[in-house]
Amino acid sequence: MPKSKYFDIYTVIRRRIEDEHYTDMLPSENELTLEFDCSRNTIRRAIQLLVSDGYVQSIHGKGVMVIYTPYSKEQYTLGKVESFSEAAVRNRTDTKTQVILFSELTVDERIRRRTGFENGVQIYYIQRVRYINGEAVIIDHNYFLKDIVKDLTEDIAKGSIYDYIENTLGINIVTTKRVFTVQKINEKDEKYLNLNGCNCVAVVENYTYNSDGIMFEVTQSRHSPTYFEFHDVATRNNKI
Amino acid sequence: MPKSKYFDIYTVIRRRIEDEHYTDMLPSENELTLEFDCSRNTIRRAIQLLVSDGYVQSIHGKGVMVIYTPYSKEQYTLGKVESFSEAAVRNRTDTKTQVILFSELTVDERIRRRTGFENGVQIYYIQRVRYINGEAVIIDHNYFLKDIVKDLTEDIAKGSIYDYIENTLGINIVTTKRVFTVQKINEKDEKYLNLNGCNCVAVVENYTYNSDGIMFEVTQSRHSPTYFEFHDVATRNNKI
DNA sequence: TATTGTAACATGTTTAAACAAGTTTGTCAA
DNA sequence: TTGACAAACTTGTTTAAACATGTTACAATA
Repeated sequence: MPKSKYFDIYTVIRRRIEDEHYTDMLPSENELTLEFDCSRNTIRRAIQLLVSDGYVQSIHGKGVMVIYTPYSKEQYTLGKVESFSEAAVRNRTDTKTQVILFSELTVDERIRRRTGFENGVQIYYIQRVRYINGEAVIIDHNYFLKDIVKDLTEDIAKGSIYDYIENTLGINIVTTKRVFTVQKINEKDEKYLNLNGCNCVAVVENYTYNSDGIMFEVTQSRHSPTYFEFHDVATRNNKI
Repeated sequence: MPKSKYFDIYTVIRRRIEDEHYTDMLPSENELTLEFDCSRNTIRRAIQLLVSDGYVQSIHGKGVMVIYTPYSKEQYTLGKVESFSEAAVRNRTDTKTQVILFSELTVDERIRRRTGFENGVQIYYIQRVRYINGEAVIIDHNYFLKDIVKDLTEDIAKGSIYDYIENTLGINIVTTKRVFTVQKINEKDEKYLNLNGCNCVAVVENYTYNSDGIMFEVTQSRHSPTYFEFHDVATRNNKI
C-alpha cells in the first residue's frame, strides 16, 4: 500500500541524499513544494522522517542541513524494527537458522517475571541459533502469544517467523521496545556460539506490539560480541 | 523557553500516563481538543511525541492505546541525548568523575579515522573515569572541536562538560548518532573499571551535532557490563 | 436468528492560510 | 568604511477545513 504522498516524497529525497545528490543543504521547503506539487505541510512531514533517520537537521531561519554519513564496515545492523533475516538480506549475508527447542507451554510465575505475559496464558517458547557466514553468532529465545501467532510450527521457525507473522497471518508490527544489556555467558551460549574468547554476550530484549496494542512477542537475543553492532539516532527536544 | 503549546500538552498527558490516570486508552482527539482548547493538529503533534516515547500507540479507527510500562530495576539509562551527570541526577545516584587525561592536540590520520574529524583541526582529547556509588563503571574518551567548545579546562571536565557546553557556551545539542558494540577490554579498562570478571565492555560511540549541523564532539564511552542498560523504542513505517 | 447496512465515531492524509521568529543581504545614512 | 535597518528569505507553530479510511453499534431486513 504505497498510499501516502509524504512517504513517497521522503523516499525520493532519502535516495537523493544517499546518492549524494544533496550534500550540503536541501532545497527550501517552498522549492520542494513546487517540485513535488504539494503543500508545505506534506514536505515538512517528509523532512521530519529524514530528521528521525539522522539524515538531515533543520536549522531555524537557514535551511535543512544534510548530516548523512554512509556506514562503511558494519556487518549486521538492526536499524529499525527488523528481523534477523531481514537484516541479513539487507546486508547480503549467508544465513542459517537452527531450531534447538520448540515448545508450547503455559505462562507460570517464572515466565511472567521474565516476559510480562500474564499467568495461565498459552505461548510458544522457541530457542534458535543463528548463523552468519557459517558462524554461530546469535541465540534467540522467542516467546509468542499462541492466541495471536497461531499454528506456529518448527518448520516455520527454521525460516523467518516474522515473514510468517506479517505476510501469512497479516499481523502488523507497530511498536518495539528494546532493552540492551551485556551479560555473562551461560552454558548454552558457551555450547553454541562462536565467542572468540569473550565471556560476555550482547543481550537485546524485544517487546513487540501489534496494531491492536497487544504485546504478543518477547524475544531475548544473545549476540556474540564479534558481529554485534547497533545504530541509533537521538534528537533532543529543546523545550522546557 | 516553554514556548510551544503542543509540547506543554505532551508534558501534561505524559505525566497523566505515568501517574496511571490514563491506563487503557487516551480520550479521543476531539475530546482532548476541547479540554486543551486547541486544534486537532496540535493534539496530534503531542500524541506523536508520546508515540515516539513508546508511551502510546495509535490504532486507526479505534483510538490511542496506552502501552506505557514503568521501568523497575534500572540503574542507569541513557534514554535520550543525555549526559552521564544528567542521567545520574535523574536516577538520584552518587556520582564522581576523575580526569585521567586532559590534552589539546591536532587531528592526525589516526584520529581522523577514529573520529571523522578533518586532519589538522585542533581538538581537546580527554579521558575520564566515571563512578556511580563509589564504583568505577565508565571510561569516557572525549574529542571536542576546539573551535566550538572553547576554553575547556580540566576543572570543567571534572564536572559536567555538557552543562558547560549548553549553559555557559549556549550551544544547542540537536542530533546525536550512536553506535553500540561490545569489545574486549583493553589495559585502561582493566586498570580502572570494576569489571566483575567480565573480559568485555559495552561501548557506545557518540557523534554529536550542534544547531549549525556541525559535528563538534565524538565520545567513546566504555561501560562496565554490570551497570549498563539502554532502552529504545522503534516504530515501524508500514508503507512501501 | 442471522445478516446487512448505515450512522456515528475513531484516526490518517492533505491543503491553505496566517503569523512567529531566526538568518541573510542589500541599501541607506552617519 | 561602518553601522543600522528593513526587506526578503528561511524554518517553526497553530488553526481550520475537507476528505479518506477503519471500527463499532444499532436498527432494519431477510
